Amino acid sequence: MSNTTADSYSISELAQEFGITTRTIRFYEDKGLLSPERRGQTRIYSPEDRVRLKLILRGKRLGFSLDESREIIDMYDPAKGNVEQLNRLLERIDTKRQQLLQQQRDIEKMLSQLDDATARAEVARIEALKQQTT
Amino acid sequence: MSNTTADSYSISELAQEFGITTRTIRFYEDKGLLSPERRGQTRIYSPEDRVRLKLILRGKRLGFSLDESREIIDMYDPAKGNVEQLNRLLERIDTKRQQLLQQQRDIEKMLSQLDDATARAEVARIEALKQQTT
DNA sequence: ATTCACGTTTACGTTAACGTAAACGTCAAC
DNA sequence: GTTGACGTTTACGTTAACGTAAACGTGAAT
Repeated sequence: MSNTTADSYSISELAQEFGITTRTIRFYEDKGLLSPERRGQTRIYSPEDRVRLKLILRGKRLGFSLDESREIIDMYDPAKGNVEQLNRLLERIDTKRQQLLQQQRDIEKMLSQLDDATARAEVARIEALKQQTT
Repeated sequence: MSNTTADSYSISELAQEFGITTRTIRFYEDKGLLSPERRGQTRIYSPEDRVRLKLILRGKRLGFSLDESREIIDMYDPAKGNVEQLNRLLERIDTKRQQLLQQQRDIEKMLSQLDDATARAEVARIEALKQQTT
């Protein structure tokens, strides 16, 4: 199972790779975000499962809920298409895009705010160094 | 209180402006993120309070916890400075910066993923249009 | 045969971030 | 003087996202 060109993974392999617990992975399955195959009782994860997990964790880093991540993941596969559904899908994709663009703006502002904070702290540090009794 | 160049705000003014409830604003105060003045029982919010609230909500959009937002806000004012503290502050600022840069990368990937999804959905939509019985 | 390492299910516990409701004060308006 | 609109405090409820623990199965190794 510790194959280099592995095309399947155990639950603990994935847990270790992504720095999460097996409990978390099973929880995601409960919530319908993953559905690995079974060999007997044991779960076997495909590369696709791994990708889905990766997307979930990326969503987490962006503050998305599991439902939101599920939505985003499902957007990628418009298999079952009637026109109305696809129109709604395109709508939802665009909504997510707007949200991400908003986040980009927020990050820009925070980063320049942190630059300000750095400058201030450095100035204060110089002052503190001058005052040192040592 | 509905002054154009207002330098103070009521709780409901802020709630409406930012699309949150007064309950939420009081909650932030409980958590030590805001400390408005009082006129008798009533809370009065300064422009600085308003900015702090803005920063909190920006943090929320980025998936930050209230504690994280508080930290970021506090970083901006290195009033009390001994050298050691300021060094640690600079460390923490840098950590946050790394986190934000990671988020930028995550957003980039998600955006291009959404572009893919859009393309796929549009293709599927064309197919569905061809098949229409109408 | 038993000891591990790893897996399983089931279930109760926990934390954050509010929602919701009750019960009350206050001040301008009718 | 009572009715709103707006404010307050206090407190219990709720949801998401897991943590933690118990109790057990299973296959390879000693």
